[in-house]
Amino acid sequence: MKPYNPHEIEPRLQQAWAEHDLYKVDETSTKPKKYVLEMFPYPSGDIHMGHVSNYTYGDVVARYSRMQGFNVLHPMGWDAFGLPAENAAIKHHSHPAVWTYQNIDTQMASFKRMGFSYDWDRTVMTCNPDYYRWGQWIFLKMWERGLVERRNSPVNWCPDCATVLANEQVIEGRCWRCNSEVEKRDLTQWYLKITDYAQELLDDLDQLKGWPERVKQQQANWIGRSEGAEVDFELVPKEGEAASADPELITVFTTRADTLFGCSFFVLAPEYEGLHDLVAGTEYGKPVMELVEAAKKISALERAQGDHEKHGVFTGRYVINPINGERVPIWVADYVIADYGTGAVMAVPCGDQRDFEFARKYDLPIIPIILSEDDPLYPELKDQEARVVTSVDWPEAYAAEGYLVQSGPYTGMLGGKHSPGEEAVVKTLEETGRGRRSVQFRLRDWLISRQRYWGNPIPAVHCEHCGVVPVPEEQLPVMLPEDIDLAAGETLATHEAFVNTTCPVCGKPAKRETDTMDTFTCSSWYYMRYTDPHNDKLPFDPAKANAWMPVDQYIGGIEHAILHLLYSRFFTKVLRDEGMLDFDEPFENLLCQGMVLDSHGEVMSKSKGNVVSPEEMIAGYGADAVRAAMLFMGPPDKEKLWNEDGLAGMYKFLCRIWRQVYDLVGDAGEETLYQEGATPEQAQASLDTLVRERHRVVGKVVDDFARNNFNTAIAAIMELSNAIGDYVRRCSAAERQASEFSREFDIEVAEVLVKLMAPIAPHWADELWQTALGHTDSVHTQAWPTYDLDKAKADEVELAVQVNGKVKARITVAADAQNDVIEASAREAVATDLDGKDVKKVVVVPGRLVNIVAK
RNA sequence: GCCCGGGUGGUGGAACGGCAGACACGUCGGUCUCAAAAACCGAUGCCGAAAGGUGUGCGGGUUCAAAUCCCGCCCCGGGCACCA
Repeated sequence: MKPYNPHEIEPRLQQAWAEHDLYKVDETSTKPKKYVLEMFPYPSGDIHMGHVSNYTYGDVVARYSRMQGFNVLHPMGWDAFGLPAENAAIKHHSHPAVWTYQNIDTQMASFKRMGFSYDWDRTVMTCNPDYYRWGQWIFLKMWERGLVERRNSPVNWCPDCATVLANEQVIEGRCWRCNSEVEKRDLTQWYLKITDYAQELLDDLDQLKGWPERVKQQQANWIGRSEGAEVDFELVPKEGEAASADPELITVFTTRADTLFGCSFFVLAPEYEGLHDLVAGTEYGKPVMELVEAAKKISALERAQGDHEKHGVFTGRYVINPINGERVPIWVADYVIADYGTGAVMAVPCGDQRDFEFARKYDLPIIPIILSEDDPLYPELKDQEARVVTSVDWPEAYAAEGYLVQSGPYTGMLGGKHSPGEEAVVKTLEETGRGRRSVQFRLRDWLISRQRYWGNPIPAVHCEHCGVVPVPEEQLPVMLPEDIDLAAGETLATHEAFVNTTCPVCGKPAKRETDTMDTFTCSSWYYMRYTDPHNDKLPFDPAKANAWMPVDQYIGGIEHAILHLLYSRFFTKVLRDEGMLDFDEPFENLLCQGMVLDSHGEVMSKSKGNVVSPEEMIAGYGADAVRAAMLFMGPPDKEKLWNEDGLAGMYKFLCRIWRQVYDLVGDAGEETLYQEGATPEQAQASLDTLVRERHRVVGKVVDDFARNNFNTAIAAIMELSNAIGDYVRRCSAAERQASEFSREFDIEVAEVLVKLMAPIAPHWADELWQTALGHTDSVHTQAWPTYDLDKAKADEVELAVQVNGKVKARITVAADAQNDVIEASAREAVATDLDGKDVKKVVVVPGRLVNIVAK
């Protein structure tokens, strides 16, 4: 027997696999396709345990799929643009590319050392001009389609990263990358109109049967669809000004048009456009503008922390409530968000907690117009159409469904979101032309411009005469200049050779756009590039993308539940509308792996000094043990607490089954596990068990792999190993080769064991396949073992016998015994427990138990 | 506040409504050894000497039978959040 030495076999086999192009995609294959993909890494340094777990899951799926007869695409690449590279360049007075490519080399070596089965000929690095030119190309297509916009608005600015951020990149008022507090700034920026796809992005979540519910829920939350109505309020002219024939309107969005009778004031956001004109020249101008200034100072962080006091001032102006003609005062308050709905709200303090709090603070009337039946006011107001109670003093607003009162013709109707009352009011508004159905989304357009160097340049030119114009397709890529000294404070904007160009429309001197695109644009389509990575005419050949896509199994971290996964869905839909793709969704099945934490459940970080190094683990036990230990730790979507004891245990298991394989093939030499002393009956029983386990376990592993339950698959293989252990211990080699204990069977079991382990411990398995089992090819090109569940069945089964639900005895019966036979046997077994009792009912569950109900 | 997950031995975790704790780690005992390690065997939810009792966050319910289904709570994790 050759001893198990991972440090010798792993590098040797990795080299052999590479030499034989074992994992290279065969484009001519007629096998069904399977696209297995893990989210590509950011080259931030060497790999960490999170990478090990993520890419191990993917590798198991890929290897298993190959053995199952699929033509597997399993590529790897790097999301290589981004700020950390720039920071490193500044620190080391070098270029971001140097740091990036060094890290890519390191990570690639680690991935190879883990034995991951990638087709390395398809590697994509997003900072390579061959790749990013197509990102620019897609941007131009979006521009043509009207999905690119430049506009001025308040944006999130990270002072430390010195760039703007997308909404999705602000976590509780802080930068997703550096955790700095985000500021609001008014800037002109580039946007992708993802909101054009809001409805489809929401609707198509239903198609994603293979996605975790929580991810779909998070996306639905983020998109935030809300159904309601727009209502037009007429602006009352300033005091002393004449009424116009065509009065100005201020429109609000509301989901509760049914509460219009309870509107006792009206609120504008401090950033409301036209606010200045409303108060200009009046005594209210000064306090209003003071509030506007104060509101600017409230940081996003403070807003995110919730529970702030509301501030507001009266504008001196009024609007007319379109449902009852009442004059309503207009206030400005910092609790109204400028960029949701219309930036104006009708305030109904009796039904909305925010309006309620504001009304209390500023002593505005709280008109009861919707009540629950058990409200003490209800009997009095039940039939009141006209207003008899002008204000109430409740402890809180009544936001639930209830009955409308003091609401003119709607009195008595049921009110609430999507209620008959709401529908009736909206119908009236529509008929009178004062309102209409409307849907609002929480989702904002995607701000993609970044004021950074290490990213994909936005292909646009600013011309004095022609305005902002796209760079023509044939001039792509707009290359990032390589001669830049970031440490000396140079930026794209100061790089004259880059900035100065000519206008592609009029040919006169013009300036290049100097912002780059958010790195998330690069990662929004890389999975399509893998299907055709060397194409120099298009981002990808639609035929190839349509053949490979959608990704059958996508694997990555939950932190991308919104960001990357939402953006990728958006890009896919745009490219479909562009005619390049014939599917709606890029990722058929999604596995979100849980974080790998230290043994105390803490996040691993350099500052805590608790980082576990994959390299050290491999150096200690080999890549196969690391892979298997990670898989065995628990379900992939749960958090994993890494502990080295589990790794040591897995190494022992690999050693044990290594010996078992040699024992089964009869080449164990002195190291045979046989122990004398078993009776012929025991030997026979262990053989019978092994025959059944061989089939049962293969079936179980197939089921478990189908559900990504790698931990229970390994547990099942351990059970097979336990059965092998009993067998080789009790039956001597001579016995096993005698007629009934056939050598063929021993070899079959050994081969089954090796194949089951092949996706999990690929080096271990391939070495045994070739050395112990004497094959000349690789186990990774073999077919997955077959199984027959009929052969997994025992002749006899043990059943539990319960009396009134409690186990009192056990009986052994023939597997195919009839229920009456089982019942008789069961009654006999618990005769003493039934003594003096009346049997009311007997439930026989074949193969499991018998429950006798007796009194 | 709203929306998702999740609470099972000392630990990681298993359980189509059908014997709770598979499979491991750990611990204890044994074999081997001068000894130790390794390897192998056995025990191991809790209480109890045993018989037996008890047990899946808490309280109810449905069922012959509930970790699993239903109702009401508690706790932990995540997402959204002044979104009208």
